Amino acid sequence: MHTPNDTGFSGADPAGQPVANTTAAFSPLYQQIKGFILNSLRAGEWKPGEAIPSEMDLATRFGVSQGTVRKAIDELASENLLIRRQGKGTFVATHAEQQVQFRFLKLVPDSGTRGSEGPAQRDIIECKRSRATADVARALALRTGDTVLQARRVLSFGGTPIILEDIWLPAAPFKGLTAERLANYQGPMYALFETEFNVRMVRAEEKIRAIHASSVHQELLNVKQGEPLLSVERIAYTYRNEPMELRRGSYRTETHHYHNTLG
Amino acid sequence: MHTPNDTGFSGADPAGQPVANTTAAFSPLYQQIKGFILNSLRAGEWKPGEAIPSEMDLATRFGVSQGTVRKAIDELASENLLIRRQGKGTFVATHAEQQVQFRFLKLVPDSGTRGSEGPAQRDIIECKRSRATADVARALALRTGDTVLQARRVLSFGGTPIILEDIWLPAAPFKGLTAERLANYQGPMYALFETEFNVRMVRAEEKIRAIHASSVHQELLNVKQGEPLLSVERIAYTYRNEPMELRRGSYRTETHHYHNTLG
DNA sequence: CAGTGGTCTAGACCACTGG
DNA sequence: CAGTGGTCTAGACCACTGC
Repeated sequence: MHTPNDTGFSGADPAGQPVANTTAAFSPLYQQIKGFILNSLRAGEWKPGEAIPSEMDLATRFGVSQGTVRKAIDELASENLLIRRQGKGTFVATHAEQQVQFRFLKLVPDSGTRGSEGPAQRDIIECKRSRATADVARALALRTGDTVLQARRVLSFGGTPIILEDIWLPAAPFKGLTAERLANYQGPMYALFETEFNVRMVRAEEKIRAIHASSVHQELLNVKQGEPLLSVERIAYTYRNEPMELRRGSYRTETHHYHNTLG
Repeated sequence: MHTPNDTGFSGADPAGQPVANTTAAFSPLYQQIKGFILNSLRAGEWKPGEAIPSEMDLATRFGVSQGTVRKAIDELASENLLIRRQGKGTFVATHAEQQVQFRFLKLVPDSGTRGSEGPAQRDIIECKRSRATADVARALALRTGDTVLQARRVLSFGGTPIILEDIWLPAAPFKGLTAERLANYQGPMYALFETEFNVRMVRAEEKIRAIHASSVHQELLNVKQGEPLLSVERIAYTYRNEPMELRRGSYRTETHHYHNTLG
C-alpha cells in the first residue's frame, strides 16, 4: 500500500507488501482501501454525520492515486454507508436525515405521496427487560435465556393506529435504554440508537406474511379479530453484519400498502 | 462528442457540439454516452443475450476515452440492463438466465434455500382477450375498453398450489399470444416476452396487502375462505418506462414468505 | 496469442461550497 | 479564493476467455 509499484500494479496483502499473485486470491487495491475505510467506520473513528478525510488526503495516506480511493468510496456510498456532497466532502451516513427516514419503512398511504399526513404518531405501549426465547435468541445470535430489551409500540397515521411493533434488542449494547428515552425521543428510533448507543443499522432483512388479527391486534389496532394483517418480521444488521434488532410488525393494509421496487 | 476538447472538458449537447455551460444544465459526457447506449437498447439494435461492442470500440466511435465509456456502461450494468463478463465482453441482460430467475419472484420457502424443490409447476387456467376496466387501463396507461390479454395461472411448489396470478397485458405488443404458447413455454414468462415479442421487463413496482381468501382462492389454491393471503399487485416496466404488465397475485404464506432486503 | 473487461496512475480541468 | 468532490484523458499493465 505504501510502496506501490511503478510498473503498473499487482496484488498486495493487507499489510501493504506487494506480493506475487500466485495462489492467493487476487484483490484489487481499491478493495483493500475500502476495507481500511470500513474498519475505521466500524471502529467509530468517524462518527455518523461527520466528514471523513478528503479523497486526496486518503490517497496520500494510503500511497495510492485519488482515483483508487475514489472507487473505494464509490462502493461504500452505493451501500449507503457514506454520502458524497460535492464541494463539501464525504460524510458518514446517518439515520438522522430526512432522506433516509423511509428507507426502512415501506408502508405507504394508498393513493398519494408519503408524508402527506406528516410523521407518524408513536406510542410506546411497554418497554421491559426479559429473557430471550429460542427463536428470539436465534434471530439475534444470542443464547436462549440471555437478557433482552423488549418494546412494544403503536404507530398511527392521521390518528388511526396502523402498525403494531414488537421490538427485541440485545441488552448489552443498549444498556440504559428506558421506555422514557424511547417515548421522549423525537426522530427515528435508529437515529437514537446511533447517537446514544453507537449502534448503526445499515441493512435489514424482512419476511412478510399474511396473518389473522388476534385479540391483541383487536385491542391495540382497533381491528376485528380474524381480519387479515400483514406480518413483517425484520432483522436489522450493523456495520459488522451483526444482527442487532428483531422487529415483528403487524400492519393494517386497508388504507396503506407495503411498497417494493424490483430492479 | 466527436470533437472533444483537448483542454479538459466542458458541456456538450446531444448533437455533439461542445457548448459553453451557461444556462443549460450541466450533463457529463458519460451520461450522454449512456443515453446513446440506452437508445440503442431501446431500438433493439443489440438483442438480449448478445454482446455489445467493446469499450474501446465504443470509445473511438464516440470520440471519447475508454474510461468515459466505462463509466456509462458501469451505470447500465448496475441497473441490470447490461452484464459484464471479463475476458468475453459486455452483454445485453436477459431473463433467460438462472441468475435473474428470482429477481422478480420474492416468495421463498420458509426455512431453506430456494429452488430446493426445483422450479415451480405452472398451470395456465385461462387466457383470453377482454376489455380493460378503468383500473386496469390506468395501470397500463391505456384507455378504458382497450383490448387486453388476460391470463390466470397457478404456481405450485412441491405439488402444493401456492400462488394464483391474474395477468393483464396490452393486446397490441403481444399480438399472437395464446394459452398454448404460454402453457408450452419452458422458462420464465418474461423470457418468452423477450424472445417472442421483443418486450423486455426491466423494473417493477409491487404493492402488498393482506386479504381474505375468496371462493376463487378456495377453489384454485385449496384454501379455506377467509384465510389470510398476501395480495401482490405488480406493474412491470420496459426500457422506455412504459407499463407493460399488470399482475395481481395471491400468495399462501403458511410455508413460504415474501422476502425483502432493505439497504 | 489476441481481444476483452478490470485496475491503476498522473495530471488536468470543471462544478460546487463556504469563508 | 481555497478546498472539496466530479469528470475526463492517455497510457500502462493485469486477469480472464477462447481460438
